[in-house]
This record gives sequence, structure tokens and C-alpha cells, in this order.
Amino acid sequence: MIKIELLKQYGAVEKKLNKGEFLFQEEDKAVFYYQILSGSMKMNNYNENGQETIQGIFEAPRSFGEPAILGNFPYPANGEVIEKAHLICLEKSRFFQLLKEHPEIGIELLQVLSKRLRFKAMLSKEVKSYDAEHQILTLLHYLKENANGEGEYLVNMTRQTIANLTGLRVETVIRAVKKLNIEEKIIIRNRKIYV
Amino acid sequence: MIKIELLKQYGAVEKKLNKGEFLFQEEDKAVFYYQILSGSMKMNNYNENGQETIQGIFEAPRSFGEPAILGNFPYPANGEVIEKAHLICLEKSRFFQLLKEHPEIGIELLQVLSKRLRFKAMLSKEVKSYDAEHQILTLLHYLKENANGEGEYLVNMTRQTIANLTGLRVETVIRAVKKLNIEEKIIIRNRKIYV
DNA sequence: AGGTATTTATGACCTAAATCATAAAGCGTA
DNA sequence: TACGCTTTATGATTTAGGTCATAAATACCT
Repeated sequence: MIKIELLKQYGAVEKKLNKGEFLFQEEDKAVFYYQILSGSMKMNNYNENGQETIQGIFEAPRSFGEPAILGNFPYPANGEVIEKAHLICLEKSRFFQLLKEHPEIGIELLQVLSKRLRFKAMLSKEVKSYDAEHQILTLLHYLKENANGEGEYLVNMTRQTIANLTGLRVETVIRAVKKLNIEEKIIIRNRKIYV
Repeated sequence: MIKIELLKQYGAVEKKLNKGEFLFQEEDKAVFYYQILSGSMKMNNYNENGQETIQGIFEAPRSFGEPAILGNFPYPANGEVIEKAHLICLEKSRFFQLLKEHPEIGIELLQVLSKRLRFKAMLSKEVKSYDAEHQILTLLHYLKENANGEGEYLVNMTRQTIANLTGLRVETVIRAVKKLNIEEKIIIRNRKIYV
């Protein structure tokens, strides 16, 4: 996450988008660095049946979509608005200029990408290697820990979202989550999931 | 990939390992930056049934395992030798010193991690969203493209390895690959797969 | 307050891939 | 060249999770 003033100093512009709008689509060329001022975004893919795969969920004040600029490849997924978003956007060449003149930001970005890789490693280790319940529980624990959560952690995701993150189906998530509750591995209080 | 002389200048040491040996294990603390001089490594997880999940395969002259140092978290997977490996290792604090004094290397690393994220995105998009054949074909095409391969590309992996990368089972891979051959989407010539 | 959309819930049935078993082909090496 | 190990091959059977259908509960909006 880069300081707003610094971004503006390099000529960043702001942008507002409503729920459901796409900032970019899969395969698009990447031309901006994006950072969230408010709201939330997700990177996702839809297959031909309209089934969604969520690659990541991003909230203020985090950046997203940088890999495509940094690695110089087309976006591997869409950038879709979850919640009415206010963004700040810095054009690619200016972004590289900024990086060059502020090496410490590069180091920070390395950390960010590293953590994302860790998340991906965690998910792919679970898939097919463990059953649905285990997958979900691992994801929830990861989210909790990542929110440096002590005590009860409210999972702020619908079952559909959990499904799209894990590659499972809603019905499967609903059933698994119910079973996890009975097994007292999670808590469900008026439909909300707590870990 | 960092120049060997530069690494040595910062006090890097060499290390040799034989096939099947572990350089580090899942959950270990990360204390070195590693780069491959010869041979090949994989990062993997084993579940309780001994089923392997391969997170990535790395060959000379590439680095691996950096995310754990950069993001300051334990290794999410083991570092196992595929082929008799000769490595060069730079201790963490020296590595950061090097990064600080050579910002262009940071940028390069950003590119490397970005590409790895792309690979992960590609895989997780396929899982559960498409059938076994499609998953495998996408993986093979990606590998080919990544080797900037024109014309026929020899897939230098056993079916077991493809299985462990995709989360499928060997038998499934064998059958799918056979079908892909009949459908002329790949070529199998005395058991070797070409794309 | 009433109407609509979203989310959660549940049962019945189906299917792709996993699992199990067994063997043949190829490869390394002593 | 014979032995063992790894890889590929193939059939039979099982199963976890997907799919389909239908509905209740809740949230959301004007």
C-alpha cells in the first residue's frame, strides 16, 4: 500500500465504480496500478456455465492486480466491484518511475505478493487432498489469522463466496458448514459464521 | 535470478543435495535465499496418506522459496530435491542487505513472483471448473508457452507429476492423456507427451 | 408494509474421478 | 542379461460432491 499523496505526486487519478461493475476483464492488458480508497473488489473468472472462481478479495487500503503490470502479462482474471468502490489509479510507466525512485516500496510489494502466494499455496494444498469440511475450516482459520484475530472472528462472507473461493458448490458449503457447527469446530449464530 | 558473483560477494555459500533429500520442510522457519546452480527442486506437501501436492518445480538458474523470507512466514511446503542439486544459499539478513543495495534486483524479483501468481491463478481457475482433460491440457499449454516453445514441445514430466500438480490421480491423468491423444489435442510418441 | 432478490436449507439422484487390484512395459544397473 | 524399480496401462467398483428441484428465511428497497 502506497501513500496517497505520493501516488498523486506521480499523477494518479481517482475513479469510482458501482457494485457489479468491471474495472478490467480477464485477458485485458494491464495499464494501471490500482489501490482501494474505499469499498471492495474481487478478482474472478467465470466459466461458460457462469460459475465463478474467486482468485482474491481486496479491501481498502490494499492494492490489487499489480502482478499483471509487474510481470507484463494480461490479467488472468476480471476485476469486479463487490462494494461501491473508490479507487486511485497510477499509469504503468509512472508507477515504474515511482518504484525506481522509492525502492522501499518495492520491498513492501514483495512482501504483499509473497503473502498472496502463501494464500494460494494454502488453498491448492487443500484442494483434492482433503474433504470439503477440512478445506473450508482451513480457509476460515487462515482468514481469521490474517485478520490477526484473537477470540471470535466473524466470517464476513456468504456461503456462496466461500464456495467460489474453494471451488466447491454452495450446497456443499452449506452442508459442510452445518456439520462443522455440530462438531463445534465453528459457531453459527443466526446464520453468521464465527471461528 | 541473481548473479553468482554478487551472491558470493555478500557471503553466499554452496550446498549439494541428492535426489529425495529435503532442503527444508513445511513449517520450517526460512533463513536462506536459495538459487539453483544445477539440478532441480520442487516445493510440495504430503498429506497423511502420503499423497503429494506439488506447489512448484524449479530448475537452474532459478530461485525458489523466497516468499517465505520476503513475507516472513514459515515455509508453506517442503523443498525436495528432484534431481541431484547444487545450490547457492544466502543468509536472510545479507539477502536483505543485497536487496537494499541493488534495487533493480527487487524489481526483477517482483516480476518472478508475479509470474508465479499467474501460474497459481491459472491452476485454480481450472480446478473444479473444468474436467480433468481440460485441466491437463491447459497446464501443458501453459508450460509450453512458458518455455517460449514454438512447434512441438516435449513435456518433461511423468503422469504422476502432472497428477500431483493438478490434484488429480495418476490413473485419471493416464486415461485423460490417452483420450487427448486420440482427440489429437496432444501427441504421444513412445509414451512421451508432446504439445 | 409489501414486494423482490438474495441467501440459506434440504432431499433425491447422478456422475466424474477416486480407489482398488493387477499387470505389462520400459529403464537403470550390477 | 537378469533383477528390481518406476512408469504406464486397464478394468471393476465406490463415493464425495455435483446437480436439480423446491422452499423457507432473511435482507433490501420504495
